[in-house]
Amino acid sequence: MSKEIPSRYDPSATEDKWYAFWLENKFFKSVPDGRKPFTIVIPPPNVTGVLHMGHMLNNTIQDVLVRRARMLGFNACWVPGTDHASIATEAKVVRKLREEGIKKSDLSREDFLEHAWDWTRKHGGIILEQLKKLGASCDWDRTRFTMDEKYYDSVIDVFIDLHKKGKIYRGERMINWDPAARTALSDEEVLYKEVNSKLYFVRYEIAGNKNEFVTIATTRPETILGDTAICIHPKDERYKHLHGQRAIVPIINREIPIITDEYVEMEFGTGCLKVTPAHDPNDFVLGEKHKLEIVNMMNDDGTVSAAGQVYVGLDRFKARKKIAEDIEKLGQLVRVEELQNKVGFSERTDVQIEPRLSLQWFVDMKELSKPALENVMNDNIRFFPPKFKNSYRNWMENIRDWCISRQLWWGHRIPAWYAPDGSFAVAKTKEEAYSQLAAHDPKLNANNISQDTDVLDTWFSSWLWPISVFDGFYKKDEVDYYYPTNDLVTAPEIMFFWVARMIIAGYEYRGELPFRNVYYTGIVRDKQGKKMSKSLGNSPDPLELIAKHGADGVRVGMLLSSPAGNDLLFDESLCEQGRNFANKIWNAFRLVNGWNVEDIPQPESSRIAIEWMNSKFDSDLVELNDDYEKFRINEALMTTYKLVWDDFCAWYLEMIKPVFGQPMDKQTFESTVEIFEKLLKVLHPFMPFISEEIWHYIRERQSANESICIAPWPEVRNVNAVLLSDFNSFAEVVIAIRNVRKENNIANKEKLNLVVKAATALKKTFDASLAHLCNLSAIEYTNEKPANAFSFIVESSEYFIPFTANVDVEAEKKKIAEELNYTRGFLKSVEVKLTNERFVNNAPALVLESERKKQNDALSKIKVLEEKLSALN
RNA sequence: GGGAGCAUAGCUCAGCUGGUUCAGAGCAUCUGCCUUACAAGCAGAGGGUCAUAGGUUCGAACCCUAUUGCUCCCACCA
Repeated sequence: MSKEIPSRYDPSATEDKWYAFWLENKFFKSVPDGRKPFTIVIPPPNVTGVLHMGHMLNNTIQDVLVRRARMLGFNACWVPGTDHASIATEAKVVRKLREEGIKKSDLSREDFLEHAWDWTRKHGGIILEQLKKLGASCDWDRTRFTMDEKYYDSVIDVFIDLHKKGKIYRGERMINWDPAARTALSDEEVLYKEVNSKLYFVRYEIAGNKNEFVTIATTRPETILGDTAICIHPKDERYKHLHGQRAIVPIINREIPIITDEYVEMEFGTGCLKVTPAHDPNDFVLGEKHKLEIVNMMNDDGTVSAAGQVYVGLDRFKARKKIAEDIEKLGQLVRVEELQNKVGFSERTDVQIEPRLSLQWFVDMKELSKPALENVMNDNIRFFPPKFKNSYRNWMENIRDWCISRQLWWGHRIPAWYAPDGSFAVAKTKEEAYSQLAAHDPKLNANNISQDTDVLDTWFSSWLWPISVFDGFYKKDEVDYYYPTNDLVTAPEIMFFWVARMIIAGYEYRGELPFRNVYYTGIVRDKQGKKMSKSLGNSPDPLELIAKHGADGVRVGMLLSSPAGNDLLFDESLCEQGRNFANKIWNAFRLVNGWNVEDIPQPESSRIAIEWMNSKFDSDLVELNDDYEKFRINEALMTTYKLVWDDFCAWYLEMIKPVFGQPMDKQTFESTVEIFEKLLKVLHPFMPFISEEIWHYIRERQSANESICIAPWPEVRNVNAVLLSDFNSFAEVVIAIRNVRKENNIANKEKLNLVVKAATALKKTFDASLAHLCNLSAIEYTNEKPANAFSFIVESSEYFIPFTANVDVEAEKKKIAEELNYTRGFLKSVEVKLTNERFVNNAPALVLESERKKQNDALSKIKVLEEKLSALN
């Protein structure tokens, strides 16, 4: 029978089969019913993205949680979906069109969107198909997309609602401008990099005094064209004479005031700061404070604007070079220094960010964010690991308004309409907007109003995800059942982008938290500690990994060393370990499957082994449930791993295994199958495929509904602590006998006698197992010490194995002498404690008692060893 | 600059309320085994001044202080 089953588990033969089986029987489908719900909403990946290692880790964890919840009897619902990812997707579409020779600027908005939808339909959802290979148990009927019609509506309605509440406003702000994508970026989309720059020292002439100059230092001389003041520290003695004077901007000869402000650092550069309110956030603040003129000298593509007066149309970097040369020609360039500074780059296009004054839409976050801060700090929403609460608080306490407009086409178009005079109305339809606008201007022609061309920040749609996936803004039945969701599994990088904002939206629109627990995964890094990414080429292809090691193997590999919030140093050998584990389980199954079961009496050793294994299972199950409770997923896996490999395979199966060729008794077999089933259940969340495969082999399953997916999670029955501790002593004896065999080259086949001189009445619970496992011909209890025997001590009892053949007595003596020496040293350290009056007076009785026991054990052990030594003479 | 965290075996990490365990696991390493489920395996072994220096305590990997090194987040100087 066993010959037909290969000794190596082949995942490729089973995985697709079982995934199809699960889908066919709708085990992942969830509809509201009388059970308690358990809900997870997937962090929606980019619609046109492909699976990377971060997704693998993240979704494996979610699947583990969902599968266990399903087995615990919850109505488990894992909602999948994708995100339209406006900047990333639009960039991809623009690139693709460019390759076809089409420029975005040549297309109408409608035509461009048509291309984008084509692209989305073609590439969208690939990633979801890939997740199926991993075994993800999502309710695929619920797959949502952030630009689905209903979802789209909810985003627009929320915008309108927040506007009505006065939480959304339009304002001129210094924003991060991406001149390549020609769009504003949120602060979070800007990456700062250390670069080598030049610090230019430029002399400005003092107005009315051709021979007097003031020297400033700047890294961006092109912005000189936008200078509207020079600022010095009011207490700076060097420049006291300049207070109230005016200076002349080189090249363009604009006369500007010299102002004083404590913002200026006297130590940096020359202590004189040129002020360009339109092109620097701090200068903008200074400008507002001192009522300075604002000169915007740059176009949205990064070229010099007409307001710059010279170099108009020239790119900013070329203009920088040119103006430096021209200033030098004027003799006003004092010197140039090398400077290392940090410059912002666009996360998407990797071009230098231009701080730019622009009219944008903002969400006023101050009030909205209050419940979101409070309910994380008081653990209504729990973070795992909790250390992230700190940075969350830090961010929330210093929250800034959220710039939500993006100068893109792919996304949710801002529902604002403008009249020719600049007045605007926020409304769901053009008609509504018109009626609002016409109320102020009855002569307004409906054809003359136009919608805002911008779309909303992608996160302005994803922050509604836990509500909108259930159409929670329009109907109650589902959202009331599934919301709040249970666990959110995501990366700490998007704590502010996404997690914080979902919490905000949750309290604003449901008056309630969106999820109870947030599990932050780490970043998947390579062995060198570098972040895995496609661009670095250090990321393995997840699907290839699955093909190579099986989905179960990869899942185990991902989880083996990734405690919450810790980065995972990924190494393919981890997947190998996972695959090896699958193989181990497979072979345990082969053994059980291969037995000849007959109606014969059950050996006592098997009866005890079963009792012990059940007890061990239950005690580990307690631990396992606790690990899950605390989101210590990798520890839960390790507990399971050791339970299966060490306790079940290495000990239990060896204890009940019949001698080769002998039949297995029915009773033991039946119990073993039951134990195996329990093990498969706790394995299932980690290794869904192999557990289902063996589940169907090991017992005949009548109906499709007998899938392990929906089998009830085992319950803790009783933990027999005495039996567990007796087993540990037994195991110690087994190991000691194995050592005797090994050290003396005694073959396993050679039967041995064991003579026991018990210190106290010794329990014989495991004697039959001992004889079975160690190939003993007899176990003898005695008060006499046999001479010429190997011996060892376990818990004050002496064990002897009489010499069978020629043995090296001298070597044996040496070993005993060493042990004696060690034990004497140990006794001394214990006695030092016990003779310390302060220890004896202060330590709790329990501790004192244990030290005394150690002392007694050591004393008797020394006595025994001394006797042994003399017996060998 | 502001905030947070980390430092325990070669690697990745446990170690909960200071004391039952003279510091644990998995992997890796080494030794011996193709022993009838499994060499993707079995049986063993070695390996740690718990970053450093002080302090508190009868007792410290754990609490306190300082030092060193690393990581992350936020802000960002012309």
